Amino acid sequence: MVAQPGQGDEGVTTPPPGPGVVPNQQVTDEPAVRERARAIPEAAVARLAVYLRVLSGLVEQGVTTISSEELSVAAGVNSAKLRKDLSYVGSYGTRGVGYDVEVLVGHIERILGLTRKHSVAVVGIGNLGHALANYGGFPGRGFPVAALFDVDPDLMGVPVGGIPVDHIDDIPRVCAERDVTIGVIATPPPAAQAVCDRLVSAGVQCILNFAPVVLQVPDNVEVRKVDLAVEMQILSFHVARRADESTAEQAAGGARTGAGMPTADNVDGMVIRP
Amino acid sequence: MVAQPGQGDEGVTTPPPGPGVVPNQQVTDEPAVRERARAIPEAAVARLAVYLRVLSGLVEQGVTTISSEELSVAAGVNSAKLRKDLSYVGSYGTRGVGYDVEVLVGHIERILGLTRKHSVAVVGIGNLGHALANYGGFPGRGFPVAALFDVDPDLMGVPVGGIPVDHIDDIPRVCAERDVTIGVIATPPPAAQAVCDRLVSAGVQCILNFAPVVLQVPDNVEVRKVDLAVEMQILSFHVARRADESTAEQAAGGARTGAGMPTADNVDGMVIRP
DNA sequence: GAGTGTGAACGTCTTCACAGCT
DNA sequence: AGCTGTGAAGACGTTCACACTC
Repeated sequence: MVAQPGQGDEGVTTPPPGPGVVPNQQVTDEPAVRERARAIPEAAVARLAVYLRVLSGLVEQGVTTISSEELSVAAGVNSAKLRKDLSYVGSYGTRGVGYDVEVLVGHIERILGLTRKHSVAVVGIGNLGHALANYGGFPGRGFPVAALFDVDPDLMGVPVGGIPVDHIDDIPRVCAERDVTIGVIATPPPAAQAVCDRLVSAGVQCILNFAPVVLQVPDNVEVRKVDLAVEMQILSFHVARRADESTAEQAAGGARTGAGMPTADNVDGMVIRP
Repeated sequence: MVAQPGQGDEGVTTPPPGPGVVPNQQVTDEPAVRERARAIPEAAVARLAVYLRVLSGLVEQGVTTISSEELSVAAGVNSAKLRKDLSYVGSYGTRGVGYDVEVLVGHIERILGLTRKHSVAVVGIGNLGHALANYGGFPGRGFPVAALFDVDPDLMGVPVGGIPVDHIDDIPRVCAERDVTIGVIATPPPAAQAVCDRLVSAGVQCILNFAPVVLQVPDNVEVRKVDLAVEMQILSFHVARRADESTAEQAAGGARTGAGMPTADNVDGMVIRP
């Protein structure tokens, strides 16, 4: 079990649907779309981003139309889920035909808020910070790295990926100047909360946290975390579970090795079952 | 809304519980623990890893006992969820008192399969690969980086973080020799699937994928993905949604600014609400 | 005929609330 | 008196299956 299909969720930070809600920001028009956005399940949002990537690839290949079945395979989900996800963004398919790739790209981008540019600030220019700074405007368009911060005096002013590093104390000023909307924390764990506090006080409302720390933030700030150790441990859990199952299987006399149940063999040879 | 509490899910790869899935299962020696592992929700596993990190910190601080309430705050979840999660690993608390920190650490480690050592191979020694290789045996103990691979001739044999880089073609041999159980893909997107195939044919059953590509793998391989662009886009979505809600709020006459709701101020000043 | 869009069934995860142990 | 462990209720997300459109 376990595999390629369900691309799955993603590290959320689902806040208790409780009271505290959004403040400021200005006018917009276009109600319909807006109402809709509220209702999209977090899990679906993560998948929409994946669909968008796949669709962008298709555009480059010159594909103009695609069915839910085809797209779902390319995105690693099942077609019912894909259609439901797309229905959250609106009904832009043509029955009997499929979806117009470019139109769909446009609508998903709008829903994901990619029509606006989101400047990113990376804090902590160590190995990971370097990697992030050099990621080149960030893959899926629209996320230019606009500021870098660290505490190391030797790094001040040094350009990394074209952007000079500033001191952490300048976070409020620089972030305001460059209109940073997303902060990425790639510092050592002990520094993470303090850095987070500064980003928040600079008005940054979205934070991507690579430090293995549970950040405390006000209700109006969205945090997502990426924790390598946690990912590893989840994989470890599956190794263990799988091992258990196969020993259980052996103990049970190896009965019923139904569809796709690997056994000890795949440890020392080609794993078949393509 | 959105905030510090719910530590949230994590990028799963939940396979459709559908048909093509596990059959067998049956007797085992050590039944209790084994049966139990099967039943733990994926989301709970991700949180257990977080609890473990927090608990490890407590051990170092010399804390010996902790209540569900305290631990839940430190882990950023609510206490009911924490207790339910811990109940999946077994009942090791003392009513009226709390949990013995060290005992709990031991049980969670066992459930997560951390009693076994998991050698990691990193493929793709670019910026990110370097960062991963230097991560130092990986944070939460037990995940030594044992092999590095790339295609760049200039990198062959060069040690990164103490491990010499090997050629991708040697993946099967080297992984077998060093008993690699987890493969990390940090290559450019076009190379990811080919690398994945080699890892799989080398017997690696767990893959952590940083390439923005949907990997095709056999049923017996577990894939987790970390996609920066997707994370960014999810944050972008929330920025957009938040903006919409606030405009909606204004349109509605700014009524009902319920409990703890900051307003326009936080764009140009300190955000309070600690 | 082909394929979307969706209500309704189903399953999973979360939250509640309290019984039961120390 | 305090806090865990858990059944039962509820929210959420996924899958099914089919009416409807092109």
